[in-house]
Amino acid sequence: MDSPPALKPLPTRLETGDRSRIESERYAEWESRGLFEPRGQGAPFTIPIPPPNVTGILHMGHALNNTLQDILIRFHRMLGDRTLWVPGTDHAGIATQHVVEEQLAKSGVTRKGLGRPGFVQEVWKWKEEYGGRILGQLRRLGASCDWKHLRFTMDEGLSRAVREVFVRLYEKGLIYRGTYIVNWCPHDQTALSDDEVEMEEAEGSLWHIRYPIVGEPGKFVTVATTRPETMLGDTAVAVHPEDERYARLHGQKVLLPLQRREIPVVTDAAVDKNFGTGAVKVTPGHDPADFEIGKRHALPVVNILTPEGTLNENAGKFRGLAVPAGREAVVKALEAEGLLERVEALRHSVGHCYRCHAVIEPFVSEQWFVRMKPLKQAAARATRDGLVRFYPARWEKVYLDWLDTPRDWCISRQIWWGHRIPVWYCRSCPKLTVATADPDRCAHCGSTEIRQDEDVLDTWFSSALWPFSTLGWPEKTSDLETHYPNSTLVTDRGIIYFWVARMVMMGLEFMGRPPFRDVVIHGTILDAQGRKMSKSLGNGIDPLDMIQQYGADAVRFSLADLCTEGQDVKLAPTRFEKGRNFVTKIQNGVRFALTTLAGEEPAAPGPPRIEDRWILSRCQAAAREATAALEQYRFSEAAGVLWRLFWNELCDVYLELAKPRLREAGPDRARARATLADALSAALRLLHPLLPHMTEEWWRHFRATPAGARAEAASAPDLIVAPWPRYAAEKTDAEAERVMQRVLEVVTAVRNIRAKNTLPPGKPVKVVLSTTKPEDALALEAGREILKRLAGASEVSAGIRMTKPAASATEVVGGVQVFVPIEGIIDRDSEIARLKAMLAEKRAQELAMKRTLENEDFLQKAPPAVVEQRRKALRAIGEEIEKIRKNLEDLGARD
RNA sequence: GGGCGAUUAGCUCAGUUGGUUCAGAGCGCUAGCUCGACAAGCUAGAGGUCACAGGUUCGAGCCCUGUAUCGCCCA
Repeated sequence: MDSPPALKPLPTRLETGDRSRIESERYAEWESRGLFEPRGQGAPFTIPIPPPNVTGILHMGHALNNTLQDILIRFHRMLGDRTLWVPGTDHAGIATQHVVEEQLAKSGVTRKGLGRPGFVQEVWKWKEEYGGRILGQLRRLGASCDWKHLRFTMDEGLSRAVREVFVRLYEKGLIYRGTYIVNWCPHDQTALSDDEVEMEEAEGSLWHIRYPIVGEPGKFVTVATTRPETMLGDTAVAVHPEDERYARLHGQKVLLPLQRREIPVVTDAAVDKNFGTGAVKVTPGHDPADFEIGKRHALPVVNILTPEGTLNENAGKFRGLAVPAGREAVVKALEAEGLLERVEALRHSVGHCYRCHAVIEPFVSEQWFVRMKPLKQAAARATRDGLVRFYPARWEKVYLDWLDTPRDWCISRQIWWGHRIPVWYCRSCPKLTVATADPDRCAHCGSTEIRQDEDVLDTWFSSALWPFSTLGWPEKTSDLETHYPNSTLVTDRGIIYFWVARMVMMGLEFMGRPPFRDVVIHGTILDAQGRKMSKSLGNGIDPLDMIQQYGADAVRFSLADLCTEGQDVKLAPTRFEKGRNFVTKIQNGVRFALTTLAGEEPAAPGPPRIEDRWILSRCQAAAREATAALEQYRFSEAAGVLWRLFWNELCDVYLELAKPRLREAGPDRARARATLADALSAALRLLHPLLPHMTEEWWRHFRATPAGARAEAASAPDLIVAPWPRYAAEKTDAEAERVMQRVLEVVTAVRNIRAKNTLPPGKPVKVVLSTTKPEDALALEAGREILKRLAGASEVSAGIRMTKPAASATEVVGGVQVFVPIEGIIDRDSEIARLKAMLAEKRAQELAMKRTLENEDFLQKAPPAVVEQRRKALRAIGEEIEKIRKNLEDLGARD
């Protein structure tokens, strides 16, 4: 026996202490014994973790995301696949820089005061000290990542991959530098990509401003704007070329108020005649649409903002004001000059930084871009060809819509923490040196007077390479050989553009194949009211608190159970009770089973009873259904299947039936023990991906018993790598299932009679079962002991057309009459009421069926099988009605 | 403005190819259970014209059209 000598006894309830001890012991042992590492020669199954920010702490979104990944990994590990779950963290440029700056600020140190090398060193120090927190938290969840493969986006290897990709894309002409209008975050003082701007509706105003027409004193053209301060940078007024109202203005000039600058009136088809007055101010320096108009008309670009978001020298007397103050001052000044025509309220979208939530200012600057069109096209093609599949499929459209937009990707960030752009400028010649290794001289003129670009790359640039950079690319490693393409990506719908699409583009470009086959999109965790969880709302639920309170396995089970296909998950702490209750239930079921499996069994097993055949057949069905559910990423369904197997079938029925059989040694007890052991073996293995810690613990106790050790698969010392129960069609027992179903229906009927007539559960009753169908009679005969046990019957007689005992409570179940003689205590009135209600219901059903069967169209057009089925059903219900009616009569009532 | 999703029991949600063996689960509720695994439990039960209006069909919770309400994404 290779189990540890002293297994601690399993308590009734799992208190916090028991749970955390078991969880940490089991996890530590798996990890120390290398069981998370890829093993065997099976088909590779690989998951790239969505790398959490290195500054991150585990939130509910992570808990859900990683629970699902771990379920898949454990499932495939048990299937015998060569599984690899690559863990890691993301350097999260802007976010991390912030965190460290704030930290330094506490001791009065500033980023600029430290200087770039000093600051970057501080960030590394911070990362080494605190950057692993979330990894420890993933362990508490039970995540079975291969920690030997732990990666960080700024690791040497991954940084090499970033440079390699940059250089190759540059050489291919897919990366370029240019002066364009970009999204500028004045708080973070960096450019952002379009995707990093969150548009939010806000109540604003539409200011109507009069621009005097040059040479026509007293005449104006009125423009409307939501951002009046930008007028300081206007270089034209534009009207639609076919807008008759302004035809006479073509070629004219207007005087820009406050700035006293003459600017032309241009015509451009991009102008919306219906917006505002139909004439618009053109600010190429601070509006993306105006920037395009400006290019078409060769208009000058006037920048009126500093990188900090205050008005600069081009704003004249408004210089030094922040945008909101500048706006106020400009409006006041216009009003003073009588040039503010009117102000109307307007609801409009305002862009905010997705990191710091500051209002984004469009800003012209020199930035690096990725030319997206060819990359996007390739990604879209691969997806349309079915090489990348979304679960649920509807997310594919969302993703393709993004791939079908041609916008380029601004990848340069004006921060210090990140992969520095591998471009060097030369003081002696205008050419650029773009290289994977730091050069010491210009590649073109040989000058040593070169300096590297100051900017770093967008963090998502390195994340896009994650599925292959983590496997060693650009080296040709065996990891890469085996595990690329990855199998499945599991992520939230929120980062389909940021991350999923970009990984596909980069994977295709550099590996020639998409980075993964399946993309599983799960919902977002919301609070009980359906709002996103956020720090500012304070409505977050801390997964670590929940793990502490309910246990990691309970949290995992509950999350999986709530995770229905792609729907968002409304979460309250009480939702974890379901998982906790389930774990407790299993704990107690296992505890009971263990007492019965202990001790040597002298006898050889006798023949299986119907319930033995039944429970093993149910295990087969559960294996089939759970496997199918997990293969199709239907986590909630898998959780439901296993819940029903363990709770409703194994505990409620099988264990109850096994109790009396287990009391006395002999062949029947041996059979019950063997069956229980096999069923438990299957159930524990099926449950392992959902409840890894506890099932592993139970498994140890289980296989330490003599009967457990003889069970299927019990030779596997570690459940984590035990074989997954495979569905075998020949092991299903349709007859046992049919018989048991009928018997259990009768059980419920008898219990119902008990409840309705307030018969105490301990009081034995006689049960007479009468049927017209021989197969039912046989089934009920076979189920006699079951009825005794589960319905508390002292005596069961079953047969064809049995005589009804006097003063019986009655039930009709399918074709079976259930009689429970309860002379003297029968509650006649309630019996009559119950039967009448049932009769009414059955008659309504009968009527509906009759109508259907009288319908000529139905008879002609419905498939014959359906017609026949309906006829049989009608006959059956007619018989039931007749029986109920008779029973009513026997009670002296008329219907 | 465009797209997607949701609307089923008091609450949170399932319902895969349209057929009275699907109208279901958990929680909550009602009644009864301290029968040696389990009160975080056991047994039984009540509770829903499947948002609304049309349509297709022999037949619609499921398919089509429209409406309403809510949510998300994009512009």
